[in-house]
Amino acid sequence: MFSAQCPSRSILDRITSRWGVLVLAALRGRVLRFSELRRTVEGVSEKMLAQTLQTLEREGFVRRTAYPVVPPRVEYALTPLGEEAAGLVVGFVQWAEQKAPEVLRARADYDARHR
Amino acid sequence: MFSAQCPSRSILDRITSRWGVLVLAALRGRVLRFSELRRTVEGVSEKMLAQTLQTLEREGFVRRTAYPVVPPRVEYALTPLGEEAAGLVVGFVQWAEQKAPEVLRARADYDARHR
DNA sequence: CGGAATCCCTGGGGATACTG
DNA sequence: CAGTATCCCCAGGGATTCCG
Repeated sequence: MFSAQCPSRSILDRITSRWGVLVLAALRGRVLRFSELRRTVEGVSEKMLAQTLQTLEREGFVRRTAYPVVPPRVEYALTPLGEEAAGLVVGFVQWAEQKAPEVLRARADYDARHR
Repeated sequence: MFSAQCPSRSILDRITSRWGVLVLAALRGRVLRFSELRRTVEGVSEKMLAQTLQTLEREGFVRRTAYPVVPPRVEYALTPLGEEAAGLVVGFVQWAEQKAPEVLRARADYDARHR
């Protein structure tokens, strides 16, 4: 079907990465500045936010717009492709949230049987 | 929406992990033994396969059946929940494969502009 | 404000060898 | 055959500092 190192695998990795998911979700349908993203995506370090945004921009999911003013003003938004990806990710998350009780039960079960 | 450390996040992590994706895809609609999985999922080490299967079983995605014979015979199959997860994952992969050209173009573009 | 650069450290994951 | 146990390594990610 597809192996561990092929284009689509790397695309998945970006999208489903720890911060990639959160950034995509945060940018759905709106435009945010760097510091706004930093506040919205709780727990992200500056380094990882910058890195994540760069990667997402490179993959064509995020559009970065820098205004030549001082102090600097940079805005981030999703491209159409990015909106699509974000939609998929959010769908996935909602599925996971819906199934969370079932998974937690399975875990408790497993732990009880394998103690 | 959801933060970096919450139940649904950990569920996502399992499913979208490097080998989690491949194992789920491999088990879709069929039953495989350990060594069959090892051959199907190219490049996986024994350790990672065992670890991945354990985790997926604990989350309730995989059902493990051991037959008390010698030599040992162990079969792995997806639970209904696992089939659902596998379906989502495969959908995701197909989307990624379909969009791969677009992403590759975006990358080339980005690299050209940022030298 | 929006990053880039640096240092540091942890744990995910590979290779190998051994066991029931 | 189906794993467990052990060792080892390095890339991913945090904290901090500096720059335009």
